[in-house]
Amino acid sequence: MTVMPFHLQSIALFSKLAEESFASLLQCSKKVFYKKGHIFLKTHDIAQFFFYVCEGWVKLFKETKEGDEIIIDVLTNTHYFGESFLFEENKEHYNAQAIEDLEIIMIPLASLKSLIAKDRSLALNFLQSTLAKQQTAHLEIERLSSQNAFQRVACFILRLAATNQEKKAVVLRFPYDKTLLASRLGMRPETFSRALSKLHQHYGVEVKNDVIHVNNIDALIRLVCQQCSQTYPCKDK
Amino acid sequence: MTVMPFHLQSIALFSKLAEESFASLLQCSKKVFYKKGHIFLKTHDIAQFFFYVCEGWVKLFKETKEGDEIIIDVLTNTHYFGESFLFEENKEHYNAQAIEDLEIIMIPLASLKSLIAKDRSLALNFLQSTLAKQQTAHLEIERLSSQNAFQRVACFILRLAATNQEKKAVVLRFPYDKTLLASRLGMRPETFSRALSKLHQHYGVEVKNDVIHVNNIDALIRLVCQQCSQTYPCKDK
DNA sequence: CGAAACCTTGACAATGTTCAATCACTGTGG
DNA sequence: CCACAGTGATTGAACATTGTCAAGGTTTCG
Repeated sequence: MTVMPFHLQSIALFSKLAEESFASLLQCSKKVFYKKGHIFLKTHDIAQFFFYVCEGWVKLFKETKEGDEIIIDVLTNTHYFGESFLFEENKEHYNAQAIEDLEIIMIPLASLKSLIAKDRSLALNFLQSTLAKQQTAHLEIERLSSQNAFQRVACFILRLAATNQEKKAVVLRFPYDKTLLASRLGMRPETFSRALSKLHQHYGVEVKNDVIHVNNIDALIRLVCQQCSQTYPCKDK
Repeated sequence: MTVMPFHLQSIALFSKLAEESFASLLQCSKKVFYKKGHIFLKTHDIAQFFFYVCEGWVKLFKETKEGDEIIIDVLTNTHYFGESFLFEENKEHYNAQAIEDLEIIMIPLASLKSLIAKDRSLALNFLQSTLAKQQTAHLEIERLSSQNAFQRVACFILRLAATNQEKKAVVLRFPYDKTLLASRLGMRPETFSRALSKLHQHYGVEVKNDVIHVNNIDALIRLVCQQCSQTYPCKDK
């Protein structure tokens, strides 16, 4: 664990804060590095920190009583977590693991909480971000309850593509491994794999390791977006 | 549409506000009644109001391009909606329909927004509630992606029961109709119906219209809660 | 009463999971 | 350098779950 200098000002959540707030935040927060694979938060631990991801990937997960993993979220640059404890009991609800080398800012919850109570802008920033997260969660619920596994995979690829410029064909990369992605999309790895091979056979999508060649975006759009309430390009994550 | 007197003070979201804020809220908000079946919000309308449900039931829903309904949420007493527009584009994302006679408070978004910027307590109340809603949404995602249809039905019944005192057997009621509930749980009405009949045959659950007799809660708990990260009684909605 | 909406059931098709086998890729230690 | 173990990915076959379609029963409400 190494501490490094960093710039809170460039983080949207902390934009437009009073000078004092920055000073106070800078004083109490620290940037740390975790190696790939390291689990740095465990369920039922006392919740002490808010986390902002600078670089790398984090997996948030729980376990069922039978020991199966439940993926809560997978986060990267500019994402944050640990905020629900601002107003709740002080136990962690999930485990957090670095799935790629991780660069992350930790802010003590007590400090953040008192700062939110003092600085109106910070409270409003948090409210805005939380509302945006809520919107994302609702879209995810919508997809899980109305699309089948194949459509969810195609939809995920389209959303990866939607951040790019508008083209007929694009090259993309899966951001993390397929087993995790399958779980995130609510299906077994085998089902995910079969969805990809169906996309290859019928829809001009070629996947080699983590690289995806989409040769005909329109074909995918016709396939998926027709049964959705959103319109391509969907910009949520 | 009839306007009626009402008490904002008793609403958790508006607790601990400054006197001025109350006065301002009371002046701009109004309580209205809608008859069962009435659709009072439509997608793409200009979003003008925040809604707080006093009594009755509301269904929030979208439509796919093919015309199928997607249920966003079903709300009743003390629930609210319309808050995401505090910080977003000003179009409604969904339709709202009274599915039971409805008594609801409407607050102009512009007023609410300026009040939130002024009154710190209001902003904090909103942040707290939004974080709680987010937690609920995450649990819903967890259930949709890790439980099968039968488990989701059993889990729903257990959560209905969890608000009651701890007993071996309880009598419950479905809060709204089964077709809607099925859709809310991400399955077809036929699948829902079959889940109920399986619960009857093997787990001592008797359903007659909207009345549910659960004769052996422990059997259900063993069936469902083992594969979940939560511990009965789960208190979320 | 009669129409409409809701609910249930059966037969069948489509979709998804499980389990086992195999392959590819990676990193380790001899 | 190679052998080997470990992880992740893919595939097939059997099975379980869920959706679809059609028919018929029930409830509600004008």
